[in-house]
Amino acid sequence: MSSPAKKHQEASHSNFIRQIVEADLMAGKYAKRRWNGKPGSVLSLDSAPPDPAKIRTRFPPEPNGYLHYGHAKSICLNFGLAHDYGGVCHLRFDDTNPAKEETEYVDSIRDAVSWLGFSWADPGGNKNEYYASDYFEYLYQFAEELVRRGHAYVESLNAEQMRIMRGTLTESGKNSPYRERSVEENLKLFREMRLAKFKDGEHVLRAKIDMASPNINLRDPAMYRIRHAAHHRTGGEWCIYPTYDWAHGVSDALENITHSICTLEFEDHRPLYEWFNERLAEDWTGYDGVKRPGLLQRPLPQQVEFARLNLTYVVLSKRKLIQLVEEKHVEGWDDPRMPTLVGARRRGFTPEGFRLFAERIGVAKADSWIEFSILEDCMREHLNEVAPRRIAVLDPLKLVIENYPEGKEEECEAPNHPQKPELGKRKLPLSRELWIEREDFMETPSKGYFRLYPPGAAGDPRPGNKVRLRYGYVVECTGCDKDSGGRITAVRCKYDPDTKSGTPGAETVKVKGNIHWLSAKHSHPAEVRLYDRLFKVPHPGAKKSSPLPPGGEGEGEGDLLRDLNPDSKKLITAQLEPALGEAQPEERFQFERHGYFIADRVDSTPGAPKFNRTVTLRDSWKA
RNA sequence: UGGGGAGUCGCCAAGCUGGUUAAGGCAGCGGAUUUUGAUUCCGCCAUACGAGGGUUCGAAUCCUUCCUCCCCAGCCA
Repeated sequence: MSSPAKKHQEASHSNFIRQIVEADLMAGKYAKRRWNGKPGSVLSLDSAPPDPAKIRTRFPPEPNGYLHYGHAKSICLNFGLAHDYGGVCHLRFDDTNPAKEETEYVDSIRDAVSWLGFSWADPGGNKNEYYASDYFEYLYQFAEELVRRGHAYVESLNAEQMRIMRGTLTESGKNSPYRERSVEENLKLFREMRLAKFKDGEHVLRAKIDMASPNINLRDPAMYRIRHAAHHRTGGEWCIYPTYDWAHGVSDALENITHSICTLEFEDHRPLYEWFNERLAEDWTGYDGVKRPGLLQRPLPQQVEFARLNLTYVVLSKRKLIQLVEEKHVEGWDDPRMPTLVGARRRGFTPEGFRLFAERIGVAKADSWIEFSILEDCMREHLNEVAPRRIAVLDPLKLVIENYPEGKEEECEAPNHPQKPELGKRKLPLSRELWIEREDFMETPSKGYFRLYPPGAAGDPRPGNKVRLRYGYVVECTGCDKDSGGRITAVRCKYDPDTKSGTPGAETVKVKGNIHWLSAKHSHPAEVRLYDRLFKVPHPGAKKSSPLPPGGEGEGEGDLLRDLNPDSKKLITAQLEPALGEAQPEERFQFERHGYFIADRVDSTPGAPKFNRTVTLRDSWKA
């Protein structure tokens, strides 16, 4: 079996959400839904043609911050499912809280999802970009209807009083004295709420469910709160805003969503999600004997919960990320060390790598911690395929070929990719003085070291002191120079003219070591940033030296900072091969024997790219 | 101590409408190729499914008791 075929099998893994979708499809559960390209109630959808989308999912971020690795999992899940089952995935901004949301975030979220390679537009030409705020009028009208049906009331207790009346985890709540207001009074007050007759916090609209429910979410949850604040899209049009619980399910229903996928902490909200939609979808006969039809199309969307991503060596909570940025432990939301998608992009991580990662980690309901190395490995896997090889000497040390004539120059040929000859070759100039990595020479070699070391090292000349200058000649170490402080300033060697790579007889001298180099007079210096993990422990912020994941609260601010990796960023000046001078922003390369690097899209200037290390190569050599 | 979830190899994760020796990936360990100590390739890697009982010819899969972990008392999402 060929390896690509084997790899492909990975993609077809079953998970519980796929099973739900497949069972629903098999049963034809959603086959009769109607859709006319515009979210709406039964009124508009009833006469619409059948929905061409077999399923509809949605990715529903609140535009209050930058997307991170965890969102990538959700995005791949929602868009992947829609793609695999002939459906569509909507991009919906859950913008129900004007105090926290900004247009800037809307733009960055759109960019991030697109960057990951997903599109929310469908073949029928619908953009499918929606906003909860698009539904404010629907939500308001529906809320009035729930008031009329006796399912909601205006609460005049303040937040603190409501909290006390709600009870606790073990004690049931108590009914509010305002719970039995008449429909007329509720309607009047609710309308006045909308008309800005009240100040923030004076009233709230609550669903009338069950104050004694063991599920606290059902103890008359708030549906509307008064907020005299400008909304990023509706401006000053509204002064009452729907809560998540009220808005989310309704938005899903209006958009014909079939599978509303969210994270585990919303499991307790599902009964509420269903209660709201069911109350709206059912027919109702009023006390006046007038029959009022349901407002939402059936079947109603179903909520499905999965475990959110936890990654070792990474924090993903918004609060902690904000702390890192605001306290300047990183250089912004797009710092390559940040687990944000903008950060990942600058770091050089690839959309393909993220999608591979999402497949590899799977989807389940068990809380889990994914090893960070899996993400790195996914990036390596993709980068290995697509990144052209280049030479860079990150920690330059002079190598002088004593028997190579002064002033002489010649060219060596280096393939752009060892497994892909079709990617061509490039020329590398060779001369008497070269740059090599400082770590490719050891005056007293450790056991197993097979790079350069002087004759007689370790008291016993070993054959390993011969090494091939990759794509060039075999060279034998003759010694080294040191300054007065004992620091090595240059390594000396002599070359064997009969061993040039690509010439007959080049293979006659066998060597184990193979090191990269650059002609000193032909290479150029450049800034390279070596990034490493932001945190030095698997569970940043966990209780002192605990080998276990953080459990619950009690992780003070100081604890997180204690775990910061002081070496997460190193600025160096490296020597680069000539071709690298023309690298375009976001161009990715493998610097041979080092890792994958990307020309920074922010700091590079024409002719002077600056490189960020995405991830190192695997290295089984332990010195 | 109320309610809702989850516990299968170091890390993920299939299987869970009971039926030959418990998928697969990652890591790890051997070995082969290799002008990247990279890549690739081959082989190995759970008598075991949180624990104890029980049902059954037969259980990770059903019943039962227990243990552990996660989530919920915002007019956040």
